Amino acid sequence: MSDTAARSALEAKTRYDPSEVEPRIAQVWLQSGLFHPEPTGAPEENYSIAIPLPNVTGVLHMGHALNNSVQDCLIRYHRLRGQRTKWILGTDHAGIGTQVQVEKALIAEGTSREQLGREAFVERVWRWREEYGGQIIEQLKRLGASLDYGDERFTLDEAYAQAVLKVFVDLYDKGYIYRDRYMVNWDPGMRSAISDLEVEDREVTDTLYYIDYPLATGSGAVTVATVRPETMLADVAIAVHPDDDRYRRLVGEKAILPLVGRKLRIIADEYVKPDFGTGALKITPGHDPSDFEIGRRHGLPEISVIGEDGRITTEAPEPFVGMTVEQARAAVVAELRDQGLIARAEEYVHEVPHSQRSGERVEPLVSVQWFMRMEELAAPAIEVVRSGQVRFWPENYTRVYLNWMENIRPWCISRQLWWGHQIPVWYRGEERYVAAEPPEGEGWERDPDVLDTWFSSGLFPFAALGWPEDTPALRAFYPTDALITARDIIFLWVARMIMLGIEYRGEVPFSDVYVHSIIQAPDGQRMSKSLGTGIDPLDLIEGGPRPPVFESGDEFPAYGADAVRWGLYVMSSAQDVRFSEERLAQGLQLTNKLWNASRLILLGVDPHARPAPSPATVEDRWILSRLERARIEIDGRIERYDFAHAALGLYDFVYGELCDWYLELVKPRLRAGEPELQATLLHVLTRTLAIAHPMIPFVTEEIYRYVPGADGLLAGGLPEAPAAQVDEAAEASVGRVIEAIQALRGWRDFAGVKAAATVPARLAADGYEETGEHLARLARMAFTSDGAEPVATVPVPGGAVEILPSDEVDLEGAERRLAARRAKLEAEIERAERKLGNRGFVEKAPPEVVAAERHKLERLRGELEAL
RNA sequence: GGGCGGUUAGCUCAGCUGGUAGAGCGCCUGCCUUACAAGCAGGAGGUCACUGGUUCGAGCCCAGUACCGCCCA
Repeated sequence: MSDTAARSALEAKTRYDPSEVEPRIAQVWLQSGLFHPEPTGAPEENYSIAIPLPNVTGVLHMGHALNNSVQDCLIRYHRLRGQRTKWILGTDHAGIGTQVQVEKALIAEGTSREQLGREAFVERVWRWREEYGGQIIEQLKRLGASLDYGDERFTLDEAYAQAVLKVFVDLYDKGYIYRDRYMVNWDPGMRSAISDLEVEDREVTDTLYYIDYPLATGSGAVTVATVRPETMLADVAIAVHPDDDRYRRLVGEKAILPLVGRKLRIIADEYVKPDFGTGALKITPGHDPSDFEIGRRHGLPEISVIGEDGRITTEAPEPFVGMTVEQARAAVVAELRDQGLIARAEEYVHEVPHSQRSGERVEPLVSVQWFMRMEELAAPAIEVVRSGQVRFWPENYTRVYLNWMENIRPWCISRQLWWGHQIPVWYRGEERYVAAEPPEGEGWERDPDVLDTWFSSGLFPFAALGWPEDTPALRAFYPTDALITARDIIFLWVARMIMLGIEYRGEVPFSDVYVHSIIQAPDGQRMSKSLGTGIDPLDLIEGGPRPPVFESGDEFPAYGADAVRWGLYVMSSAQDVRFSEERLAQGLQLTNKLWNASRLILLGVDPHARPAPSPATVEDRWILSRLERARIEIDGRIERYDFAHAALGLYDFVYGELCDWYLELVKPRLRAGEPELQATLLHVLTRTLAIAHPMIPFVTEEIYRYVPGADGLLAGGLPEAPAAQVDEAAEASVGRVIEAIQALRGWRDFAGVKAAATVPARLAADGYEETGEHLARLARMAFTSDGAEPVATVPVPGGAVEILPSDEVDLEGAERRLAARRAKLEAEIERAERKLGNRGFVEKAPPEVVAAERHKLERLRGELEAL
């Protein structure tokens, strides 16, 4: 843009407005091609991340916002350093979630999945995906996420599907995948099996019934306790603890199952807890996971009286057949009551497994499913973490991962859904055919089930790059560098990617796993849409309704993506953290501050000036030194996945060094038009922008447009600059004057000096040769060598400032301050003296510490003296 | 039952290998000082959950207690 246009734009905007800037900058980035790297170079020199696949039907929530802000920070950080970066984009078909949404829509239309039939239904879901599948990706663009949008995968794409089927067939051939009749978590709402990881326990109040089972001998009864009396219809045994004296004589006897009449063996098993209920446990291998295990140990039959439709099967006595579980429970209890077999009933609160998907109570059922044996795949995946080839950040997740992997169990991979990768197995009578392509010949029926979604997403880091083809992208970007996630999918996804990556690529899919915080609602609970405590990140970025969990106001202001990102980084320090709107406000203030500091600089320099470090004064050397320290600090934080401190470090530098001090120190020189200063200022500005850019990309990119001579985009990196170095002498000198200014300002306040007034004073301190003018100007002191008697003395590093008589000073107020200061000094001196008088301290503490203490004591005494 | 994390200012959170406690917001005082009033300057405010221990010295290390949260079985 032209110089004059730039000037007037800068002059006009005294307030940074993200909603005007961000969409415009986003467009510029997307059109630049910067996010779409050529697939060349080696993975070691390139930097890549595979996005945790968002669900195709999903919309952005706070977890996504943090997760993707972190990834974008890393990607931009490495891109700015000149690395070829690829952030691999994909969406997940999300079997259950998507199917549920479409089914809901169908029901609203008065039809259903069943009425449509499988083929039409699947077609319908594809149409749904066309319509809504891109929403989350558009939101990611708004967040500034620099994903490779030109190369997007969908886990049901033809090529991807081929990779999935290939892996299935291969694992089947290796004997890892098998079909078995086994107990699974049945979700009656979805009418599908779900994996252990999709089950969550919820507290439920049930009734614990004590039921008498008469002994076969005809005399006496065994009383069992159960919260699920309806499952007694499938009882096959009674178990007691082998050491339980109350029942020892009964082991081997038989009892009669009421309502059914079946004879039940009384067996002994260590699993039984003697102190729960009556110590006698009814065994129902068909409907309880523990009983299932016990049943297999003792070779008991597995009777199923509850079907996959949640109704009582014909295995049960006639009167109950066809009832729902609830009906059957009532009927069984009523019947037992009639027969006088309910000994008692009591309220019982316990944890019951529920489906995370449908929210319904999980029905443990024995059914035929596909399973995957995990031990062989887990072994190398454990080894790579033990050896440090894959590192978890923070590292305590290493133990969580290892503990789960070492106790890994078979994975139920089949789902009774229509939306997903249909299992590539065909049946004809007793024959079975397993291959990626259908068999020749007549009469084959394909297995109707689909694969668990995580089976396909587990391949993402390499399947997304074109595997099983040997593509350039695969050669350039696999393995990826880091995987960013919250802890809830370490098992579901991270572990499986590691296992499958090793199995199919012979290499770990990433070397670092960063596990970030979970952002909670302001009330400390998990954010929940249904409770109205969920926050839509877009409402924060662009302004929108403020949920009721916030006590004040009904609308969020438009914080902008930068502020949201910065706030989220700061919030991400602990493993769980409450959402804090104040941090977003702080982020917005930071962007505004940076904008205005830039205005000061950009409007103050000549259009022909160019960035270059050319320090002419001690404060120039100071800011270059502080800038270098900030760079080292912030870069290091990002590389150690410590985004909270990277963000705070940036804030501290911008406020505490650049704006509060450096810009104030150089303002007179800026007005004087000094060329070295202009070059240095532009240098400091552009380097600050580069340091900040990975965290707050929009405002930094926007400001960069106004930098004289700036070419291209900041997101693409800056030209090389001369090596910077830390300057201890300059830091000491400017540090001194800062301390002195603060001391004088504090004194002024107590002495009631008007803010605008200049106070006559004498500088009686060493070390201000280069900074005396700054001290005078910023503390509003007029230094003279006048011999008048001072009315007050303000200690500063290296001596004191003696305040000379004037009308500005309220001596009483000043004296109060002096007294307070004296008291404090005396207390501190006493403390230091006590410490140094302690033999133990002097003898045992490290000499530096003792010396420092002596030094301090001297300084304090000197200061007291000065007063 | 096993494991992990937390308890620091009114609120939300920092505090590196032990050396006299910090930020943002809120509060008080003063300033529209030609970058920024979404700003600037100054200030008040803390038995660091509790008990005991180690140490010259503990917010930090050790043991235990209480409460809160999460994960696994």
